[in-house]
Amino acid sequence: MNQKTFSIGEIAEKYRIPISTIRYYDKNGLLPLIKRTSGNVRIFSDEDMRLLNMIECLKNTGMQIKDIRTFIEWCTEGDSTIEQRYEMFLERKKETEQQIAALQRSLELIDFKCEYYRKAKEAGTTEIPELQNACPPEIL
Amino acid sequence: MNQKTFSIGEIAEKYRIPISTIRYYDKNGLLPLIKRTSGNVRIFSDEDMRLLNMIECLKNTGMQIKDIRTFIEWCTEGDSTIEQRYEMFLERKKETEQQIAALQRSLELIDFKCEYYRKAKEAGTTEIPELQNACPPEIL
DNA sequence: TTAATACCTAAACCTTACTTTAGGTCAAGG
DNA sequence: CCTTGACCTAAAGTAAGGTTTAGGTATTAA
Repeated sequence: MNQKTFSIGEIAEKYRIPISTIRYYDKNGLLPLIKRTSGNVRIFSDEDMRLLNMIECLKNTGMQIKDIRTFIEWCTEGDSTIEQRYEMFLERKKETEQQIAALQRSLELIDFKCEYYRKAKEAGTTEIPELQNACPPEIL
Repeated sequence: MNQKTFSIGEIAEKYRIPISTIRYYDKNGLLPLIKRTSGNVRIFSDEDMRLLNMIECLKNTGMQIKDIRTFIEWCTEGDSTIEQRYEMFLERKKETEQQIAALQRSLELIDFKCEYYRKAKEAGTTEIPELQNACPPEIL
């Protein structure tokens, strides 16, 4: 059961990442499993795609490229780095939860502003008592 | 009832932002209300602090400095820009909700990895059936 | 056989958001 | 008076994360 493989162009389309970005990741050690044809062309396997998915996940939580590379190096080193990887994910979990909490706080203020400007739009001005008095954390 | 005012150093401490960053924001038009002493020293009022708070909020949701400046320009232009400001906050709301959703998706994978590595740590290896078979979206 | 595509590399370039540096002002305390 | 600390500016520098460019290779369709 030999798996299906993909070209960099197919991967770029599938993941909606520029080709140049994928090359950049590869160059920076984020895709150590990639094979090449005799003509030096990259061949992506399912495993590379899973890895790309994990990279996207970690990037999304604000992890830097160099730290993602460190993690991937640990993976290729095998069982001796399980502890570090565990700690890394615990830390990532904590950070991600904090980010979600911070975004939810920001969203509250934004929701308030949406209401504020909806009323202002209705009135044609922000100079009405309803808005002046509703004076929450912010003005403007 | 003249309000209390603050020096840049006090603001930096209160908001835990470097002084250089506050100056950078000011230079880039994010703090158009700031007054100065005769000796050219910045004086921060409550209103400047509220504005800083709003800047932090927008920045937190991924808005760029130049777009925050545009918003602040709209604010100083008065009622003629209510519509734009309303649209901006609706857009910000949408984006922020998407970011939260994306982070929650990432968090699911991270939670899975925490469990995965907790078990691996316990077993001393990732080479156990329990982990091989739990084969969720990702490996590594 | 040639021309279009899709791929390759190295290196230069770019943007964003700051930070650092160099040189100067100003008010208060000793 | 003079020094210390907090402030000021303009301009150069930095880090991260790509993107673009220039020049070249390999496969395929006409």
